[in-house]
Amino acid sequence: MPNYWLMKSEPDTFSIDDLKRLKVSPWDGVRNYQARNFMKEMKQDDLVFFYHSSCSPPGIAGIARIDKEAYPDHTSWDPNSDYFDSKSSETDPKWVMVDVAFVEKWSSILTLTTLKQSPVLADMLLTKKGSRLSVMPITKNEWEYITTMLKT
DNA sequence: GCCAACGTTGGC
DNA sequence: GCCAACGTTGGC
Repeated sequence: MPNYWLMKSEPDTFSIDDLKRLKVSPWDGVRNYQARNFMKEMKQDDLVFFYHSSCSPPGIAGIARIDKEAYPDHTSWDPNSDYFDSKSSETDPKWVMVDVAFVEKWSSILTLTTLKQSPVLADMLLTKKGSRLSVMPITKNEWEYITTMLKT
């Protein structure tokens, strides 16, 4: 019984096509405590909506699967990384990443505008004004509803 | 590019 | 521990 998640990525940095090509990739660079704590809860084979943010149009681009549970994010103690954090070290890692595997790319983006139009999804963090969380849990109901929207 | 909303930092 | 200032996210 998998749990469900949504993870945001800027497609200019890392898109669903990149994941499709790589098949499996680390999801690094998360530097928000709430998002990190959700990543620590992720289990092998949990399913993930891959969301494209800061692009046009923003929305869900496809599905990924957790391929490796949380482990230390080594970019956090790499001074040459964009994600470097002086408070993190190899002996005392502050941040984690997971590995995600490609599952499917949708034929079109399920846009944020469309998601916002559904009363069923009004309680999602994603559709709330001002919500900037980049990793968030999705309920089973929301997951099933959203996958149904695809087919209509 | 603008800017609202949010998270973090640091002075007190 | 409060909160102003700052930096970031991310839709538009």
